[in-house]
Amino acid sequence: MSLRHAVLGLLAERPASGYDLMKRFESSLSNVWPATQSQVYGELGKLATAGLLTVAAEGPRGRKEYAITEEGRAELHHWLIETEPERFRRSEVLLRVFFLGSVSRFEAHTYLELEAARSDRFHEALKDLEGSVEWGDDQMSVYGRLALEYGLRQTAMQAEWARWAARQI
Amino acid sequence: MSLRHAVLGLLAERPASGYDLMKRFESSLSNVWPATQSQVYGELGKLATAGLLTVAAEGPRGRKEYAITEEGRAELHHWLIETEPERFRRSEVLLRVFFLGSVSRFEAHTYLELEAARSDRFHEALKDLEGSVEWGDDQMSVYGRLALEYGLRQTAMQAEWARWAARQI
DNA sequence: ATTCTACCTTCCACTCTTGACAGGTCAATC
DNA sequence: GATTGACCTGTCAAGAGTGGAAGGTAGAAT
Repeated sequence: MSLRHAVLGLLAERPASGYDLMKRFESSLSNVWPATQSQVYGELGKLATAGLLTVAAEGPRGRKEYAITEEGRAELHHWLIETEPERFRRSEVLLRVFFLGSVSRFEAHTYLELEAARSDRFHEALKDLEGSVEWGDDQMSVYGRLALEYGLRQTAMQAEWARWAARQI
Repeated sequence: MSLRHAVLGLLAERPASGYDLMKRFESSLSNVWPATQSQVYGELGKLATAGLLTVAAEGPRGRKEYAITEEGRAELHHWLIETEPERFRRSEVLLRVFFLGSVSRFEAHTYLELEAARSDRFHEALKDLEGSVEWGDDQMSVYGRLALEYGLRQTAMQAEWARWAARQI
């Protein structure tokens, strides 16, 4: 249900075509809410039909620029403020932990150490990202930075936990 | 693709019926990999057809007790040791952060404080769970505890982050 | 003897997600 | 003038997950 709101949220900043949105999904949102082309275009159609978006302009190459409507803004605001986010859901990493009893202790230990190393790598990748992005004063910069900090803390926590867990076995 | 392995993992410990599995999905796995009845029964059928499970016994009320086969164990081991877990999943909480720029600063601040409170509540709920479970020496106890500790660290981190983020605005 | 509760499976209709295929056009470069 | 590459939209099949309805049986309690 959240792809709908992701699209609304991106269009709330400024109008864009499906193609533009895809690029933003691939860059800033890829780690938070990935989406494919077919999903984005499909959702744009549905949202336009529902009146939460309109085709503001048509450009070359059949480009359709979508803009959010007042109704769309109201829906976005409602979702953001008046509904509770789904708490944390599926985690393949944790699922595996539950079944570590079905392999040898050595293998379990190795798995957790590997997991720690993977978390470290991801942590470094995020740090690199932080260094490479041009942070401005726009909406995406300010709040994107908060999200990035979350990622940094998350990966650090994961690495620590995995090392701790490996020691427990 | 992981529901398949969740079912295999549970059956690796001991044979069970679909009904039994559902209870274990509802209790221990609910926070890590939720599944509905229709999914579980469907997957059992597919896995049996594929030869990774067999119907070990039939009981009263049409009960079918499934047991994992050697082939199933091999697949579970392969998944656990030789494949990489999906790293980052979707996070509705973070998605919202990206769009906090479309509401007032006050609302954004309130949202983050609320998020901190929600994380605290979840943290406490996990602590209660930890206190109420009878921890034994079995597979699920040992490794379930590792997963629980992850949850505790995760919720603590979330609360800290949300308070920090609220201060940034 | 009846009723209740827990046990147990199957099916269906829907949405969300993935991955690919298919096509067309503008603008600049060689 | 031809090629290339970025731009741009659309559709389809299949899998994964959600939610609920439907239906039947064994055993325990009243």
